[in-house]
Amino acid sequence: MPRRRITQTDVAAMAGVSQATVSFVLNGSTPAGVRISEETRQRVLDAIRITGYTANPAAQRLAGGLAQILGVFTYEATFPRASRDFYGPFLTGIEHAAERLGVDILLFTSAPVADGRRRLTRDGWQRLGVADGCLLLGQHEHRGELQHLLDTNYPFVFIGKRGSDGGRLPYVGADYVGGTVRQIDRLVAHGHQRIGYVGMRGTDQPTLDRVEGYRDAMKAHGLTTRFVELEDVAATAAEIVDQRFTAVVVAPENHPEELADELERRGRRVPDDVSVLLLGQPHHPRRDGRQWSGFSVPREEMGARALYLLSRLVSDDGPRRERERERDARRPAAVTEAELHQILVCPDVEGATVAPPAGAPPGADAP
Amino acid sequence: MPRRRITQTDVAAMAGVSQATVSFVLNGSTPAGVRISEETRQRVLDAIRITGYTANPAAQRLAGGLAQILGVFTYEATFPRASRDFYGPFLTGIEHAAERLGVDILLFTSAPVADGRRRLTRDGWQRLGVADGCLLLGQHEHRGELQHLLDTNYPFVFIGKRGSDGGRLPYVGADYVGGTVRQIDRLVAHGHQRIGYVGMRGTDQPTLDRVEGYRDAMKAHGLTTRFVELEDVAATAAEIVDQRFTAVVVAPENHPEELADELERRGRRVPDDVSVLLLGQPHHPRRDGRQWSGFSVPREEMGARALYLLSRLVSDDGPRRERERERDARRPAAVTEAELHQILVCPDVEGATVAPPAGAPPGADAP
DNA sequence: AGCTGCTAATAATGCGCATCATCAGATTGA
DNA sequence: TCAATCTGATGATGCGCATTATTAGCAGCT
Repeated sequence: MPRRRITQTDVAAMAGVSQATVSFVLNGSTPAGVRISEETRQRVLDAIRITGYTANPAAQRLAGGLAQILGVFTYEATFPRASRDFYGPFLTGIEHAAERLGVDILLFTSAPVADGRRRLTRDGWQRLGVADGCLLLGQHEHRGELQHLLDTNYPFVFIGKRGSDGGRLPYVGADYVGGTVRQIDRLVAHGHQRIGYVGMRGTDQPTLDRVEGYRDAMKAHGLTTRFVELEDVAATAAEIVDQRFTAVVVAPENHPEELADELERRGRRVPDDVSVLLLGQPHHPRRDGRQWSGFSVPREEMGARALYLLSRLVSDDGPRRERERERDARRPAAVTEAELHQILVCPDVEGATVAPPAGAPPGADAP
Repeated sequence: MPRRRITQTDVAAMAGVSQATVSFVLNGSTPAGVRISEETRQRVLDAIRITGYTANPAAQRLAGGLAQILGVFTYEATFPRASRDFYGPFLTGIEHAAERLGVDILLFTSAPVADGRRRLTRDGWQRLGVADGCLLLGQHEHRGELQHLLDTNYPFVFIGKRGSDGGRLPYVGADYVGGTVRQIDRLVAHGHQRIGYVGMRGTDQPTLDRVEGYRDAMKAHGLTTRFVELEDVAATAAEIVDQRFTAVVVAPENHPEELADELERRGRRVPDDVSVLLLGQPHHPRRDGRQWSGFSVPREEMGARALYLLSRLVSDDGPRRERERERDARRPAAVTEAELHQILVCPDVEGATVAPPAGAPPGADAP
């Protein structure tokens, strides 16, 4: 039959001390000036060993304030059925950080995904409260919901840059601008002049940043920006040929593999005739195993950094700090502005899809 | 500024009722003969809506209620860094089920993965208590830990068949035996006689079940069982050629792709000269895109079914039911034995790696 | 003896919630 | 008219723990 759990009180009884003493021994630190003699300490530890006592986490949390649980809210299904999982690398990083922090991760799956996106409905958002704080992943966030989070001072961190709200939203993002700039630099160093940008217009942050990087870099090199924005991959390939581009930078969602196929079909080989640089992670690995040149997004690190940041925000807002602050109002905020908005470098990927333009002087090969 | 959590007491104050009343309204059922008028009920619900109240799961658990949180414990890292994610499909199914049940999923990431496997240490296993129940994934479970779970009557469900404990462990598994038998049947129907089994010996359940299926099916057809168990893929291929097998069944962890390569190198083509059937999910997609013949493991469904089962166990074992049972000892267990051990069918995959044996009469092609 | 200072421990409190025992008031029955 | 019943709600309690406030005991000093 269900054995009753061993509690601190049981341990205390066996050791001939009070429950409080057991708690002190277990926590080591004694906030007030409480002291425990080495002898008593050993008696308690022995009793713990004999009884096999283990703390009840629910009670610990109730008493302590923090649950040691951090939430993860994804605006789309976390584990999508069809496509390659987008969240996977982030979660890997998050899991790793969670281990190090000793916290558990709560996935908010109770809010249903409707229409491909998960809404932070009243019920859904209320459940956020079960975690000490929350990570937010995905593009399709909802303004009103965010406002609510800000208003209630609920600790959260976005994964992915959020430029829209005047710096009020904490995030850990990737440097798409810088990454894109470096790709252009690379091409120019190889001797390329006619460099096109292939990608659909969009208002999402990565797209805006890629375009910004492209514009800035081209301008800095005194080159003309040329955008190719076509629904059809075949048409895009045709346009590239028509415009006699020697290189293009492509957003990963623009089917680079198919694009390369179409180019080959038109007698242009990659990278011999046209260099193709990918501005971010490819959605699928290449058929022939050779990698795309371009830059990669440090998704695992983003996940980990975001969780660390969240953890800091939480403990700053936590009950202990709360009390400390009441006593000493001058205490500065522990989390600095710089920490609140982190942009991580996107490392270059050497890859196999970049080469000097056809007919370039041999010297241009070695930048 | 300080964001104190909204509690039932706050809600009660706003609605002009007692905390107990709020609790009753929230829980719907009223264990004792307590009644709440519709009007009061609405006032409370309004106050909840306005304040955005959320129950504190720790307190709920401590007080003996349900937190609507189900845990997922994986014996290996949930999101592995390098290899293809093994847990992915399971989690997809789990997430889907969680949505339908309206529960959140707690990943027990606080227990660190040491040596490739996560231990349900003293501390770790404590933390299970936050969730109402828990799903267990992975091969490397630890006996003592499981015993502890059983002793304390904590609700849990294994994903993957567990034959070892005399039917005391609830699980949702896959029918490797039946799947393997059907593969042999398939081959025999095609006219194959010399059918080898390629795979390393092991004590894990899938391996035991594959071997059992192979043995039973070969025996039923009056054929001789032949095992190939070699570390080296090349040696395995050589053995297959030597033994003049016309077909082999292979466990997915035995590098079937490399095996096929080695066979080709020795002048045996798949499937023209040797049919190869895979006993489970391939670890990697095939290079040429054509699928392995064999059977697949319904991992998503396993995840979903396991979560549903766990949900049932939880509500059966919940504090409410507990008390009901005390009053009426004759009440039958709500979860039947059959539900406790579910074996799901592994659907055949047609694939492109099976054919009649070379030199077989044409009629044998159409079973 | 009276006081201070120090060590070692305990009693008491509250975290937020579910639940049991109880109670006030309204309605009914005889 | 007064007890019996029913309705609608409240107060009190405890879950197991962390933490604060308090006490008991004792040595050293004046």
